[in-house]
Amino acid sequence: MVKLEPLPSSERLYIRVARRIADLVKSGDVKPGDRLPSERVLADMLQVSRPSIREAMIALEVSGLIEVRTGSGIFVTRGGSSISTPLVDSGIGPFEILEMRLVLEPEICALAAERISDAALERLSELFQSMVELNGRPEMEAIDREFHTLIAAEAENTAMAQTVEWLWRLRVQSGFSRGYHRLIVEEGIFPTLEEHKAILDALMKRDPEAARQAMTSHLLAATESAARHFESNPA
Amino acid sequence: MVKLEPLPSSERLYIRVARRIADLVKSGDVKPGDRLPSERVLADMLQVSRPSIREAMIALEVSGLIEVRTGSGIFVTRGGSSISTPLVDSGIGPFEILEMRLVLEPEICALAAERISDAALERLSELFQSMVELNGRPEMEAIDREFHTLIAAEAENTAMAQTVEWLWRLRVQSGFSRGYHRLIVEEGIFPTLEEHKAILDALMKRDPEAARQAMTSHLLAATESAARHFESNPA
DNA sequence: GTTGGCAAAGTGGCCTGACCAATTCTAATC
DNA sequence: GATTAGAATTGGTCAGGCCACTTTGCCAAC
Repeated sequence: MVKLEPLPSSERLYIRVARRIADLVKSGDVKPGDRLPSERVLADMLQVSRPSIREAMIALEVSGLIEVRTGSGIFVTRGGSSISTPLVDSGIGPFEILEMRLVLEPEICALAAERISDAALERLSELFQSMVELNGRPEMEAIDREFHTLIAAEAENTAMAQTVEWLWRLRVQSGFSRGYHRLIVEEGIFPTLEEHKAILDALMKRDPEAARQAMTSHLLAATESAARHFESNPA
Repeated sequence: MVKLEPLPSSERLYIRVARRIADLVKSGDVKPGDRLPSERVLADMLQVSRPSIREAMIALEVSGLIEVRTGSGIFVTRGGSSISTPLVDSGIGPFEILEMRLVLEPEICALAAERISDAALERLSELFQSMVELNGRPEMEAIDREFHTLIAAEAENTAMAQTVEWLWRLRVQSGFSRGYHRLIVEEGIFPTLEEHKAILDALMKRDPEAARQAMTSHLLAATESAARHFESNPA
């Protein structure tokens, strides 16, 4: 029994189209933020029908590579493809996310301490300042997110960076965010600020061990805080 | 600046359809392996056109929730939705994958040591036996994969389990696998076997510390081995 | 000249209806 | 009962059309 592979020829059309478009992006012919030709033009160029183009675009959209703006056009996402934003509920809860972050982020932080750029350190300082000024208002979560994802990016490991971003998307989706602001109010802003300050300091000193330690403390505190929160606010 | 949210004005139709279908699966009305109604029937039921159904199906397919078989029907994937298989090349390389695994899997293994079921231990033993018998043939990579993903599943953290599966998909996709068999031949099968045996033993003793240690050793060895490989076979 | 509004052009969103190709089912045939 | 040829079903793709939203640019009013 020989088991031949089925000729690489025709995969489904939308996949071939999607790959062609993805290649355009990867090769740099179109850059993040650019607008792609209209669906009608693409259909004409690739000699396929518009529905096929649309299907390919939806596949790329779900993959996070492009963004479709009604009436305006199709644009290449800034930040490139990542782990796809869940179209369906992942069923992953806040504590699973925290447990995983507790494993991953301290190491990421340690790596980042060795690899981080001066520009990134600058940006982290700005973010920290914003945290101080916002002092617990809802916008703080976005700042928090950028703080952590930036550190992940500076670890110079794409797999890790994408995973951290994925975890934040899951968090937003999992309804954890709904209680975030309230949590901050209940617990007070200062512990959180101090924890972030410790992380920032360790990174500035480019001290991996201290960075790992600071991140661990931060996430442990977050876990405890979340535990208290969910105790008194059962989902 | 008040920042009003855009009115829950209807999302794009294919997304609403996809969500409805996804709910069917999540609620258990249709189970993994089941066939969905045909596109024409779905269109009729949901009162939308067939193209819209198709777009939704493509979104769900990319998300890994369903599988489309031409001429046969649309089936719910076994194993539920996971991090989707990248339609576009992620650009994540073998060493990034290994670096991340080195962070993640030892902890997963330690958690698994405390949480693993007897059935899973049984299965791991079988897998190890298969490894011994296959003795370096190409099929071994699939066994290796199941070995690691099963352990991840037993850590009882969905986020971690999905990430480990994602990393394996990336590995296959990144062309690392192409050199795998050759690597085994070059390095010999025995080191790999011994490493897996150590992991298995630690899990059976339900000893978290030993499990962590064994997994770390295994992945360090894999990293070194890969380094030698890529040295002599520049990509 | 600047500003304001309005219309036309361009774009994606969605639909109808049709034909093709692969698969599966059915029933006639041996 | 097993085989097989044809019919029915299913996804794959196309063509063309209409609608709603955005953008653009012209033109009038200031």
